[in-house]
Amino acid sequence: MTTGLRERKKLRTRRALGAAALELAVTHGLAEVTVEQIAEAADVSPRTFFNYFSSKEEAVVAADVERARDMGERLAARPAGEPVLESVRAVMRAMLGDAPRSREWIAQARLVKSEPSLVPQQLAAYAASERRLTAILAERTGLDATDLYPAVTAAAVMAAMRVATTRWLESDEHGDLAGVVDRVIDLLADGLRDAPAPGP
Amino acid sequence: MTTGLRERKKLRTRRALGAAALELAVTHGLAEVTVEQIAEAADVSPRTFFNYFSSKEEAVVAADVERARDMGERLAARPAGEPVLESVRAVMRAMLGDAPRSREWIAQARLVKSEPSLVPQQLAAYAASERRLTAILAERTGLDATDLYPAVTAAAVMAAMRVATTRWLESDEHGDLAGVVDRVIDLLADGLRDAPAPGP
DNA sequence: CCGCAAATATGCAGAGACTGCAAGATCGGC
DNA sequence: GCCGATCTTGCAGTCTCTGCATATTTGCGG
Repeated sequence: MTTGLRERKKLRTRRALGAAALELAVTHGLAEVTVEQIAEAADVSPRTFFNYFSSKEEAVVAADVERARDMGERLAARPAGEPVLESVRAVMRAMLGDAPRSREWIAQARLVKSEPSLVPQQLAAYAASERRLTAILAERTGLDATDLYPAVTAAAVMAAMRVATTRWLESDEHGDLAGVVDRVIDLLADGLRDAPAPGP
Repeated sequence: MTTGLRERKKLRTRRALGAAALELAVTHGLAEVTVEQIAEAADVSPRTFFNYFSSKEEAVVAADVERARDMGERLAARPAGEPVLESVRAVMRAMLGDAPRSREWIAQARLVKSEPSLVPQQLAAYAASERRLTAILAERTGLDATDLYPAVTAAAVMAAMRVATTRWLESDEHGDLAGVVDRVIDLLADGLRDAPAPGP
């Protein structure tokens, strides 16, 4: 089932637009970039841009949606018996290991941090990941899609990942992100039991 | 420290704009409502609208930000020794008890469900709640503001609340929301342990 | 190969969103 | 009552975003 030429071309266009939007925004600042410029950089008409994205902001965070898909596929590939939080741990470790992708991802995260108008779109992209994760967890556990367990788990996990990456960026990217991810997963697994003893 | 006339007036204007935006969007559909109409309904100039909100969408979900403040105050008022998740449980119960506010809140939630462009803004509003909650938890537990525990707890709790309300709305508002909230909190407290047995 | 039907891309026109700026109107304290 | 600070407003102008009609491309059966 090789996807037809049509679909591949569409995907390429979407990626080109997203990449162009991100790069232009990083170098010139989001406000200085117009849709026209993004379209030109991706070699399509401005009108076509809006066939793919409904705003500049959405295009800039398009890569997050792809990461969501990636994460979903990796999770689905984990052994069925593995505890959910451990699967997540393993998947995150693997994804963070992909250095080139990580670089682009960090650039985007920094941009979002400096451009408040991107925050809502970024969160919407995370929500897409969450829906995907919910579906996978429901299938994995054999629970009904309307059960609360898969939904709450997916939401909590995505929220924790978001916190991990945010904190890591805020701390000047000290230490390794994988370690932070480990710690937030531990917190979830411990049931958010009351405060650990204040540090030294 | 009675807040000055100036501040009170600003707050009234903000609320008037938010309420007008919500009501107009509910009755006519978001796309059919212009900023000019919202401004007129709130008795200010269109230009002034943009001094308060940066888009229609933001105005429509403005009430969420107020709810965030409310939730924050209620949480801060809980006894210091109470386990965090129990405080959240109690606060949610109390907030849901306020029927008139709940009505408006449900109307807004339904609108968001039917207008996808509101989702990002809604999530951003939740993020504001989350920041507030993080600060309160940090103070309560005496942990440093950069510690992961308050941030992860706040994020997980807000995510769970979001799931609870979404599911409740999707299930035709059967049963009581308070019960759903109880169940999602239980899931968090149990550390998202692997799947409960599939239902009957 | 050809030609048709569906899917995409593009151009165009227009309503509206949003912003910077400068001029008025109000508030709060002295 | 006066002054500085703050808010509101109008205006001009750019850019976003959409609907619609038209051209172009792709996938497929003949």
